[in-house]
Amino acid sequence: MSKPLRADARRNRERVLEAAQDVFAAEGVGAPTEAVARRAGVGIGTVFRHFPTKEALLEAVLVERLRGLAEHARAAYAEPDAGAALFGFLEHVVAQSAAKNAFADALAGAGVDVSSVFGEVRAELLGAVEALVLRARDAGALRPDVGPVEVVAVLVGASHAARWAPEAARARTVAVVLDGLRAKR
Amino acid sequence: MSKPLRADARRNRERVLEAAQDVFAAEGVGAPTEAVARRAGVGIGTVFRHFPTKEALLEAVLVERLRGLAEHARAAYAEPDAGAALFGFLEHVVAQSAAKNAFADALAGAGVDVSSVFGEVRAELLGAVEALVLRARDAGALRPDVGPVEVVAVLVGASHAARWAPEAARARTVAVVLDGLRAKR
Amino acid sequence: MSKPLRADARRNRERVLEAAQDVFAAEGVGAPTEAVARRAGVGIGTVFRHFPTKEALLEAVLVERLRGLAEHARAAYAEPDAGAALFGFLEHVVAQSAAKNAFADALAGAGVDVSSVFGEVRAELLGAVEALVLRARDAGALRPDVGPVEVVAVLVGASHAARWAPEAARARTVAVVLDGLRAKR
Amino acid sequence: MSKPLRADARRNRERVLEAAQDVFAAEGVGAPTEAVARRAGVGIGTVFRHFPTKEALLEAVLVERLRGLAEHARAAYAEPDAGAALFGFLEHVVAQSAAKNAFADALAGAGVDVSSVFGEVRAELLGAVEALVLRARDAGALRPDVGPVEVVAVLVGASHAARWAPEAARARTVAVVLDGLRAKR
DNA sequence: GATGAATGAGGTTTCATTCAT
DNA sequence: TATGAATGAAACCTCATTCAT
Repeated sequence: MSKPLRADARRNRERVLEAAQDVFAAEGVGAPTEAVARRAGVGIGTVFRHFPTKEALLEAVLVERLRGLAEHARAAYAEPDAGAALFGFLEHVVAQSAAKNAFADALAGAGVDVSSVFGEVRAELLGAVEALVLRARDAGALRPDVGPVEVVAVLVGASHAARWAPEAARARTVAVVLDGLRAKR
Repeated sequence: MSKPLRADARRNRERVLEAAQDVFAAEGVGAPTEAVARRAGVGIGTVFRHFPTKEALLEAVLVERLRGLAEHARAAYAEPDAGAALFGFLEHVVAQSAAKNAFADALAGAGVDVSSVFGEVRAELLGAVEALVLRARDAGALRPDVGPVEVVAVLVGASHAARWAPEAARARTVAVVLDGLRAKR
Repeated sequence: MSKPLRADARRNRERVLEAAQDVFAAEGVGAPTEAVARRAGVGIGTVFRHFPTKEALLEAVLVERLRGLAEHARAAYAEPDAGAALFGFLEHVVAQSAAKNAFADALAGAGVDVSSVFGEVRAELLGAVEALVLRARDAGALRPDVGPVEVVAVLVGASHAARWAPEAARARTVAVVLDGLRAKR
Repeated sequence: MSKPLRADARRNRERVLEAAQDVFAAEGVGAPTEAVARRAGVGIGTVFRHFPTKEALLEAVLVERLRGLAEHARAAYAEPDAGAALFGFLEHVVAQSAAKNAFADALAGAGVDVSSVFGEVRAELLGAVEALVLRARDAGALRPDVGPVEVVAVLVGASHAARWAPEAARARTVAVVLDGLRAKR
């Protein structure tokens, strides 16, 4: 669509996005945009050139994160065991989310209209998860009455549960939540 | 601790708290304190007289909510069926949270140090939940390896999952998450 | 309409308005709002409490100025000689405008939608000028084909002409412009 | 003075100047320089290559406009009727100014030091107007006590008066102002 | 010469908090 | 005690200007 960015511009855009990820993860979405600029090593004007409002930046971070999830899901498909593929993917994402503290925050952050962001990435993510879901369902490793939408929602719930649980109870808590997805033996 | 407030002062405190609940739920924790004052029908000075900082107000909202949860849990104990008591409590809370859009938001709101808030109410909430948990476990309605801490964490996760899921998938999503808590077969 | 301001608030509002008049006159409408605050001896927040945007402040200055004109016009009516009343008023205003350098600037300042500002004051000003106009017309001192609207427009033109003319030619220039209003002998 | 520009550079300079005229007329002198570049269809760097500061660009626009006036005045000299030549010129300029909304704005724009701009063009404009003035004075069509300086100042005033007057009163208002220049019968 | 990305000072505006009324 | 006006730090955002491509 938009003409391809100049090489340096593209590099900066990525640096800003990465910095935003880190900063918002560490300090919450209320962190000043200037902190993002500082961490990216660019002037504040550069941030606003690439993302014309703070909300746009927040959305971009979220989109990036969802894109990453989709990629992960696609990669997980390589695992031959259908159940392991799906649940391995879910566990990995939850672990990473809890560690980086960002996914949950960004999603729940006030003001970001999640559904509007979804536009393009939604299809990509759900598609990738669906592949895992269908195979796992066929293999009898997944409750037959849930589809990709429910799986992603449960994933979100698991991430939040992990963040809330004290360290000692975290692993068991996540296991419990994800267990709900498994087919009754 | 603090000297008993005059009757009108106590009433104001409650009105402010209620207004804060509504406003932060509807507009996110970034909403200006003055919006809370307006909704409570008091001057902004009154808000700050009762809650010396915005963070204190946020904490009070959270505490209030947790206290409400604890009360709910205690009330649920009246239900004779142990399983129904626990799961009825959980479902009710999730439904209410999703509807009021508040619990999840307040918890995830950036900057509120959840653990510090817990001080007093933590014991109260966990105690009330524990009563439900022990009985349900004895009755074979709950996985034997989870305690009140995990149950509350799963509750948080379920609330978030419900908020994230599209309307049509919400009920099933919640059922799935809570299902993880039930004893196998 | 709006409840009467507290005494101190009213005093501040006036100080801000006065300061804005001075600052914009001296440095142009592009002067920073903070300069207005400084000159008024108040915090910048106070300026924005009274005038929620810079444009609102600009409009208020203009309204104030027009109100001043109207008052002047009413005062001029006391002069018994009908012609002297009208032309004395016009000359006085032009002289003052050129000196304070503000009227012309404020009017021509980009972005201020003059017509929208007029709302209330327009009637007040035109009414006051009309009184002078009618009497002067009856006395044969004014062209019979012009009304208050034309007179005010000519007044604006004369102010600008005065600002543009070099010092030496100023008086004659103004005389020429206002002469256009006199009845042909 | 400056070495002759390459053909394409000269063309760019002209396009920028024209664009600046339009943009500043339409959006006021506060319009961003980038808007000028966009309208001219060149990069912003090109604008700054030709006009090292925004103020220089503003001045160039003004000079261009004054040069246009001078040219107009010279062309008007062709008209044999001395009075018609002068007043036709003045009326035409006012009409054009009001229509393009630009002359008045550019002149009144804050920050432009009008006198400094005048340097070269001043003589050119006054010279051209003087020719019209002298002939008109000799022909008894112009007040004998005004020279080119006053005439130009009145022209400025008439333009502003026209801009201020409501549509219906515009023609009469301009007539009134310019009438002041005519010799008393 | 032309381009447009980068810069960062500075402008407008918001909002938590204080304090005179 | 309650009020809401005042405060000013800090947030978001713009834009004149520079400079690598």
